[in-house]
Amino acid sequence: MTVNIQFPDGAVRTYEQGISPMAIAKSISEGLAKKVIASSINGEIKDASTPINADAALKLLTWDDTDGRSTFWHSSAHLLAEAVEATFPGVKFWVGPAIDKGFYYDMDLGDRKITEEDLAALEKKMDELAKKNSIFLRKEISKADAIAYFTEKGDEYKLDLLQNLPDGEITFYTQGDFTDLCRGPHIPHTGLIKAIKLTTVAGAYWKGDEKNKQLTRVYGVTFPNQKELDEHLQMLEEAKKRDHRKLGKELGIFCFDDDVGPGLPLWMPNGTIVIEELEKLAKETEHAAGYKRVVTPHIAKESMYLTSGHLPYYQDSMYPPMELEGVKYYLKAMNCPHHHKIFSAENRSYKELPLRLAEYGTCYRYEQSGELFGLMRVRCLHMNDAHIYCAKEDFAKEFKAVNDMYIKYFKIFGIDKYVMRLSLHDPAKLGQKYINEPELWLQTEEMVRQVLIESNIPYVEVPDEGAFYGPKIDVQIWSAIGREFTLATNQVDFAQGRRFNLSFTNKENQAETPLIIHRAPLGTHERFIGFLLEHYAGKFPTWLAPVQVKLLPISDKFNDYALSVVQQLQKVGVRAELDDRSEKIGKKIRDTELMKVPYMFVIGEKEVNENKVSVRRQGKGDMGQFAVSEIIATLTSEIENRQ
RNA sequence: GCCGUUGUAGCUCAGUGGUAGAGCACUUCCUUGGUAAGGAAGAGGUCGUGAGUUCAAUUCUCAUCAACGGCUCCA
Repeated sequence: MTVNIQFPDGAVRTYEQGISPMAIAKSISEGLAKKVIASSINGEIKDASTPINADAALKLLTWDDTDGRSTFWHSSAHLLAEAVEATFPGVKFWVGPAIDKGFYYDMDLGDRKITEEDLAALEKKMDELAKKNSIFLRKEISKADAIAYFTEKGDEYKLDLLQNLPDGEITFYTQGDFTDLCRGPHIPHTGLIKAIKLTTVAGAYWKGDEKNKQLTRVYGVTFPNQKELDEHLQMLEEAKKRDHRKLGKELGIFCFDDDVGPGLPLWMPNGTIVIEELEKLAKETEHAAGYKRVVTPHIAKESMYLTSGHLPYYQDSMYPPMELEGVKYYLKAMNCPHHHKIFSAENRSYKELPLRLAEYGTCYRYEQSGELFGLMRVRCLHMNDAHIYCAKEDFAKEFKAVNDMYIKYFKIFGIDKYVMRLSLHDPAKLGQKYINEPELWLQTEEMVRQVLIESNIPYVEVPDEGAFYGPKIDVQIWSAIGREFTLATNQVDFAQGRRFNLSFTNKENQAETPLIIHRAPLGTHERFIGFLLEHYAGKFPTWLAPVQVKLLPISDKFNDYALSVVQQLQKVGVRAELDDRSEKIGKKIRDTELMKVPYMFVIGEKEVNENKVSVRRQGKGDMGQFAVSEIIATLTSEIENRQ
């Protein structure tokens, strides 16, 4: 009996029935066989030793395939578990999956702790075990036998896993002295794991529920050779250099102070310039799109948040109330209720709609202490907020216009690595996490989906991520160190209009409740600037740069001329500064380069005599001499075009 | 909030049971130099905070605050 095997390039070859992908690899070349980690058989990832009994499409997976890597890392997690069990007998294991970059294993060590020193010892042990070239042995086992095995071992976590597995589909994998409940697949043998780094030890709640016991999680990453590990570590170092917390300090953008409080950033002069440029952009854009600006107080009475329905959902993340004369006031954690009150302050006609109220609103959210993260997660935030009140028939158009605004902004900033996430409700949580309006949920979710499809925007749908008042589109981005954040959000709200008794008079002279769109394309200043710092690696484009031009006289003799150029620049609104220190030009250039100032004008005798400046661009070097009027024209046009 | 790690000058970091150092930054002086670090001198810290052990604590112990790595949560 033979089987026909089709390869990814379309070629078909015939083999003996029962042949394994590894044997096929060997038939092609020994070199290939050495690199094979696993296989994809008809799209399913399987061990390279899996016998193939029928015609199939086969892909041999190596380190270069994403699936190959995750198999490699999953096997590495087993190797880690083997080392841990050898070091800490009696340890119980939960799960050990591959992740984006590496793997982890969750375990219960009882009263023992794993320290940083232990990690080094475990690395060594793993290395030792890997060198034994232990085969990953797959074994099908009955549920009863599996339960018996882990009952004897006393591992209640694996027994918990077993509960939900159907009999007949249960497999064990054994390498060396370690056996684990696992569906696989795995790499052929441990010897492929040549470079090991255990990165960190952390706590993680069992099943991700904070009410459960906290297990010990060890993170690690492995590679088929030392060189790739070194490169990986190098890359992590590079990522740290563009961490917005580091850049923010170096460039004088923001700081924190213990007396002010955690999560309460102080914006320094350079950061404030970036804030003001962003606000200018937002105001221009929103004005052109028919938005009206409003200003609202930072606090409000408890009654408003009861009306809005925020309090029961949100209380934990609001600062506790201030009580005066028997009335409780809360710092606002969102701007919507205030804006709704502006809507309802006057009788509204359909002729006024859509009404778009915009504000860079200051909000306070009492985020849990462990969640604070530089500018990305703070307790005082400035939101590029607006609420659009519209009739149902205008909704799609308005929602699309908002989306288009997002795209326009992202183009200005050159943001292209993001994912649009359509966040939906979970029917099981209606009435708890979500307003109990099943019909409206489905309707509005479909409207939003249609907008995305019609705009041809790639997106992913995620259930159970919606706001309590409606579905939303979140723009997801990743920080330099790989953490995921929502940069911007565009939300539908079919609940608050009714709660606030908002209404407008429609064409039929009847009161109608508007739909509300909550949108924040530039998110918050905090997160957006945190993101931009990393996105640009601190090298802001000229229009955003806190200092746009630095004048660098070669000697004190030219300070007067340089100052006159500074004044000319300032006159046309260019942010220019003079470096009049008695330092050599090399030193001045170095310092200015490090501050990532986009333009440097070097001024010496030649320039003074000819009314010129020598232009140097940050990171690019000397651009030659330009007449002052000429370079000013170039600069102002660049700034005007937000380049 | 939970688990773990860390906390010494503005920044980056050494160091010690007998009250502290380096480099950069800062101030002054010398230098006036053409595209990524010129030289010298000076100033700057109750070693995160509070308690305990000790003849003596920055160092050991405990508590607390903050930051960092995760978990949970979220714009």
